[in-house]
Amino acid sequence: MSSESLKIFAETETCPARNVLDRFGDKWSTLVILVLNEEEKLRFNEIHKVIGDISQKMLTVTLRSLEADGLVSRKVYPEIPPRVEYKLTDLGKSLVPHISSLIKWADQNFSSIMASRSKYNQKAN
Amino acid sequence: MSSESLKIFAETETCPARNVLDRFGDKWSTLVILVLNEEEKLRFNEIHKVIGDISQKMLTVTLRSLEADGLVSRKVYPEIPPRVEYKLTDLGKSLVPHISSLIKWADQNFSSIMASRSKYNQKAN
DNA sequence: TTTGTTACTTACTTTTGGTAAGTCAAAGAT
DNA sequence: ATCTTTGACTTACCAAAAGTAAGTAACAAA
Repeated sequence: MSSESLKIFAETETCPARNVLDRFGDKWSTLVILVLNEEEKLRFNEIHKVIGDISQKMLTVTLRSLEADGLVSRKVYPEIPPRVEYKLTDLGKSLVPHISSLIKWADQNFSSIMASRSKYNQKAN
Repeated sequence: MSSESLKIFAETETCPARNVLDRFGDKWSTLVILVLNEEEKLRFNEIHKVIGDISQKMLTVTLRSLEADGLVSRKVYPEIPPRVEYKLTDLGKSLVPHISSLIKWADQNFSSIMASRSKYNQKAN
């Protein structure tokens, strides 16, 4: 095994790949980015409605971590009831094409994956 | 809000995007695919060594779900001690470029993200 | 007879995510 | 004057996913 190219994956903190895949490796970040990409800006409850099955709690922590990484910006209007608008930053927008290409692959290969999945599950029973 | 384009994200089972993102949304699948892509075939313990911080348990469940989806093939040699070889299928290989483009983005924007992240954490204290 | 080998399981703990209720402050309804 | 509504969250509690460490199988070598 030629280990030179492989060992780079071993250390999480210093490895950009591991770092970004860890963000993808949470349940909601990529989806929130895609949703934000559909509109110029969206309010908290609008995102919540679109995704449907995300909890308020997870939507807040996801938006917060995306904000921390500089992918999403958050603008609070000091009104009552409160109004908060979220939008992708330029950095966030620059990520979108890469996620989209993934989605495109998913669309193209969805039936193939599903077929394989149900075949595999049959064998298990 | 123009909801036509947005509502597609709402249903997990029928939405290819949701389906593939859910697979990405586990902690290890993408990383295992990248590792397998570096070599023609790899044995269980070889993958385990390369990734380093994955548990045996999670490596088995990750490989099983990738196998179920038809992204990875598993070949068992009936020997003792056992030998099992894993490799990407054609479908698995076809996914690699899309993950790679993500990794490339991560490499290019890593410092920017890290800077934003530490800035954000400072404000919190 | 004990040890080593490889690819796993299993039981148990910790972390992550989900659920439902509560908070805040003011405007509008009763 | 009190009661309800509104939007963006928190908080307390519960469930699911992932991590840890030990065990298993089957045989060959020491």
